[in-house]
Amino acid sequence: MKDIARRAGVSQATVSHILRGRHGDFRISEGTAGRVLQMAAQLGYRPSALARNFQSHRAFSLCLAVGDLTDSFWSGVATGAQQEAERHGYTLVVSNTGEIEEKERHAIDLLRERRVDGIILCPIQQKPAHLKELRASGRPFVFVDRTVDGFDVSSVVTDNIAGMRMAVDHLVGRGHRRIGYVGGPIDRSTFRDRLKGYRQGLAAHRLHPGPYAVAPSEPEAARQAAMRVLGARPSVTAVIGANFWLTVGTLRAAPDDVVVVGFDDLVLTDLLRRPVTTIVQPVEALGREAVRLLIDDITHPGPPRHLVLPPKLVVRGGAGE
Amino acid sequence: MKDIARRAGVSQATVSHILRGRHGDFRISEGTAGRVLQMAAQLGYRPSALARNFQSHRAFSLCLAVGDLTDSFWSGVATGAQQEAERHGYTLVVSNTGEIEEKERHAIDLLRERRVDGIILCPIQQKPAHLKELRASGRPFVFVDRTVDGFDVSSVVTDNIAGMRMAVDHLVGRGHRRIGYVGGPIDRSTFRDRLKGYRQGLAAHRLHPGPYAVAPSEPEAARQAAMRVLGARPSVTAVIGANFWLTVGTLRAAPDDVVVVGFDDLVLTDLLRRPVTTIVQPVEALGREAVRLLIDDITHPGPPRHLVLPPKLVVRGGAGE
DNA sequence: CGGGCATGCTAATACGTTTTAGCATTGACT
DNA sequence: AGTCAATGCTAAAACGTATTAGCATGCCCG
Repeated sequence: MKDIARRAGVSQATVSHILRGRHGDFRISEGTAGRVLQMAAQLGYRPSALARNFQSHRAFSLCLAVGDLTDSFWSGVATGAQQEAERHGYTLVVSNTGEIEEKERHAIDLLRERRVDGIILCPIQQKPAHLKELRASGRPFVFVDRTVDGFDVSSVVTDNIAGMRMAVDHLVGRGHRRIGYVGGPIDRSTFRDRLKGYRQGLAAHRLHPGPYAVAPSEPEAARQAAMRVLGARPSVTAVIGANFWLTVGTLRAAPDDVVVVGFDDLVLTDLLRRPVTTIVQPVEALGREAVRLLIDDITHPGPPRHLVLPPKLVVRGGAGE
Repeated sequence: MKDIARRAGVSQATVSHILRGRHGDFRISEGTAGRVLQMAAQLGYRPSALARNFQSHRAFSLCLAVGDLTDSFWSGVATGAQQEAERHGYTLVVSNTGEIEEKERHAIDLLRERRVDGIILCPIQQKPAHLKELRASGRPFVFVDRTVDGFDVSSVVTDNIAGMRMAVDHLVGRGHRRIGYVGGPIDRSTFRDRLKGYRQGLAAHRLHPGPYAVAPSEPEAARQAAMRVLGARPSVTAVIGANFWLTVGTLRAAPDDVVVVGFDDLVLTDLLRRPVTTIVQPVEALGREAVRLLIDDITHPGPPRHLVLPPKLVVRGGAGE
């Protein structure tokens, strides 16, 4: 920038003004502006983002801290988030929490060191001590997918209750009366809501809840839980899995004559031994909206906002007889 | 830092030295060091990464620019890369190129603006004009998964030739003599090498190449290509798909009595209508090693290095009769 | 002809670190 | 007493940008 200034015969401040495109606000003649711009182009000038970040106290980057990027749910969220971040001139840093509190902390440290301007966090429940700290520090963050009780922070989640009701409605509409449920630990808001949706759905049809088992989100435990559900009498004609891995476990356990409906989409469904109807979450939109909320909070701090996005029922046959 | 200095009654330079842990190099008494450290803790001092980056001309972050994070191959690479980056105190920025040159350019701009210290790039072949520019700019980058002809840049790739030979060996060992191949466009080094491996494998067994078709890495085109291969006379008893989507297309086209072997792993193989043996790439290692190479190049510039990692054959039955 | 005002620009500072060169003090030794 | 080295620290510059306040100049108007 100094070079440009010297060669264009103006001050460095002027160059800055022109390059920032503010020669409207500041009184700078077209001639000078043109000269400077041309000089800049000629010298192949690239502004130093490092200096700019430093001076503006902003890193222009956001962190997405989620459990497992390998999971198609999170890679979808990441993709949406990345696109939206890029649209706004931000960079997206990914961080794997692996659902481990200590690593979540590490991600948060990024924010506190100012290496990122804000965090999109998929909170690991349990003890939100460091979340309190984080909020106290006044740095922006939003929740995605899950929320934390008693923590009024902006969030973007799927409408889990509605989604699960759709699943139940679908099955009931196909004649099922006895519907089992393989759920996840209810210390996660998602699983709480899905269970609620399941119950509400059944109640709306004046049906009793079917057998219900809980397992951590992991296929083998899920399979065992599904076995318990399937072993219950009177026996079920359909089982719902409350998330991807729970559905996988259920599929592994369920005989062909039991219909399985899953929360979270499966891939390559046409190659599966049987079709599986699923509730699919708007994964990329979750990422996109989380970024929007976060950037909004960074640039115009305000009260927390909560977005609830609708999922979709994708019928793949297999729920009918 | 000024605060600490004032309150501890020392200069700000001293504080810096102590905080950087260099009171070994510089002659600073234990007493002062302790006092400063304690002050820092007490004031909850957090160094500003922004200032540090600025001053050191480094962003301590790397960019991973790949085609599609949603693809399990790339999300695996990203996970490995993220972990390794974190281990070294770097942050990983993701960028989706979507296999579009213009977006690749955008990722490269990140580097040139110094928002990242280096790029891990999965190059989109065609015209490497901007790659030349990039190399000319002297900024570090490495290739992952693919290489570009005549471009001697550090790279980490899977041993595609060996992988494909393993696939052929496996099939031949199971008695197959007529093996078809659904490959990808050979303007990608990966597909070139895999085709080479396929041919070498057959030649090693004194077999003639079977029918061969090329399709872009996309399931419908792949299915059609597979149909052509399957329609050839004399007919094949096995077909190899040269990557994930090509395998998926092949699976969709192939009747049950034709064995399909895939390059790239499939998920949930136990739920598929039939077992599929695959060549699985060391995805996380690709990411990890790429990061290592890149950081190494950043900190100790040297001649390009090329890593070739071995894939694994995962037999899932289904290749036998 | 002087006061006021618009125009076009500049000087200087700040941002928070790291780093280089060097200063003051003390004690040991000749 | 004077020299030398070691010890423990500090002053100051540098990194590249954004910003704030203000300075010249010329013109209009009364």
